[in-house]
Amino acid sequence: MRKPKIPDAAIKRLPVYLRVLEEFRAAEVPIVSSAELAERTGFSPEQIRKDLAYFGAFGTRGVGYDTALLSRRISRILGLDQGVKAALVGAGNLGHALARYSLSKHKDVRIVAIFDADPAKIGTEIMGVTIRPPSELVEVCRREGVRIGIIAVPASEAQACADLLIAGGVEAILNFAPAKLKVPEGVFVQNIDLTIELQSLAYYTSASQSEDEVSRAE
Amino acid sequence: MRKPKIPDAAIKRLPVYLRVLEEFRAAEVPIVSSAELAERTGFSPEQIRKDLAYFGAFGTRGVGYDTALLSRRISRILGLDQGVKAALVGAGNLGHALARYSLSKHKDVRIVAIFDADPAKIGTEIMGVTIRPPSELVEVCRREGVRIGIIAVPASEAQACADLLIAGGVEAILNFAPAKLKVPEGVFVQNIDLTIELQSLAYYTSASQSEDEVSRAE
DNA sequence: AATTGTGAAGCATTTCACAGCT
DNA sequence: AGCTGTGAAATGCTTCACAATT
Repeated sequence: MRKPKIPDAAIKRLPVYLRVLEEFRAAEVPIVSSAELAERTGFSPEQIRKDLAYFGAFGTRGVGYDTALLSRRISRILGLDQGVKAALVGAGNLGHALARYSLSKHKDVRIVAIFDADPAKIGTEIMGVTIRPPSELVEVCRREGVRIGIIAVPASEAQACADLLIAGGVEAILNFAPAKLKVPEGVFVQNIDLTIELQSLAYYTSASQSEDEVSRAE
Repeated sequence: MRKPKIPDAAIKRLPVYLRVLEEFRAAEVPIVSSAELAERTGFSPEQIRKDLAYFGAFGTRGVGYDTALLSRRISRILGLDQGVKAALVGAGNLGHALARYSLSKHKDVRIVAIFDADPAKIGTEIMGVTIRPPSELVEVCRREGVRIGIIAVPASEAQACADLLIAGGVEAILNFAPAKLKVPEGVFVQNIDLTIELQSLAYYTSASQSEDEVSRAE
């Protein structure tokens, strides 16, 4: 047995709780109920309680959750309390934007290395991080203890990048390339595919209710 | 009754099928089986058959699916066959990258308008599309028949942008801002939150297995 | 009195297994 | 003979309802 059966969907909600808790903490609210968290996050109070209960009993019955304490606990659960290092591969349009965004906003998940094959880019910096050639990827990731890889290269090169990242010790990959990565057991891949998002969104538009099947009335 | 009960997850797989079908078509493969599609997409053959069956019987028993026909059918289902117009709000780092990416890759979902509040940006172009002020948003979206809105502004402005897009007739929104949008019934919102993705990814890393609970062995 | 934590019920989605076509 | 289309079973996630606790 490997994992204690916690749904991925629950893990994805934890950062939302973290964000809202920080807002409460900034407003100097010491205690919140699951109902208040639900109000702000859009999830149901039961779901929030269940998500938190997967990891232990963090609240006080009849009272609620201590904002500062819960915030720290969630940080710990996600492994953010010590800081996590990430490497970005691909400094094109999207990669560049991601680097600027991430480096300016995130302190807990930090991009410590950027790689790109374009000789014109190698040696230049993005917000203080120097762009290096892929040949250095494995060694730099190993040396720096990089845990997360971000792939922002064309689909044709995505698999090769993933292989390098994994050789460098990366255990989780955020993949923006429109490609299905093959990775060994134990490596987690999260895909974000803009084409899929945009094309599937079209379905929820009246444009998809084709003219010739106007059967189902309102 | 509104929707014929098709899972959102199934809708999200359709663009993947579309992409792989185009690859087969480019390789002049006229017929594919669900097993072959499974091989390339990573989804199971049964799931693929079930997904397609939600919309009708597109295959031939004993044979497989006609690549060209199925590709056209999926395009039609998603509403991509006529082309879908999208508007981007926010031309900062991320918005700019999204615009360049989307305008260069997508023909079926086309960004026809870009809006930003920054006076320095208004009037400039991204790949041939002029950046306009938010004051023109509602009218331009109405006039152009924009169906999809893409929000790439700071969280504090996201709700206001959503309201404008909806006033402009947009029915589906791709939201990159870290904010929970409140939208009327019938408007579909898809969130992509980089912070959530990165922070949740950290969980799948050995960094999250905290030192003090090294109980569960391999 | 109020709110958490949780087994059980309820839904939704995926997988199975096979009948039905070609 | 082979592969699709589909009810039924299995699985996984969410909601419910309430006991436990402060």
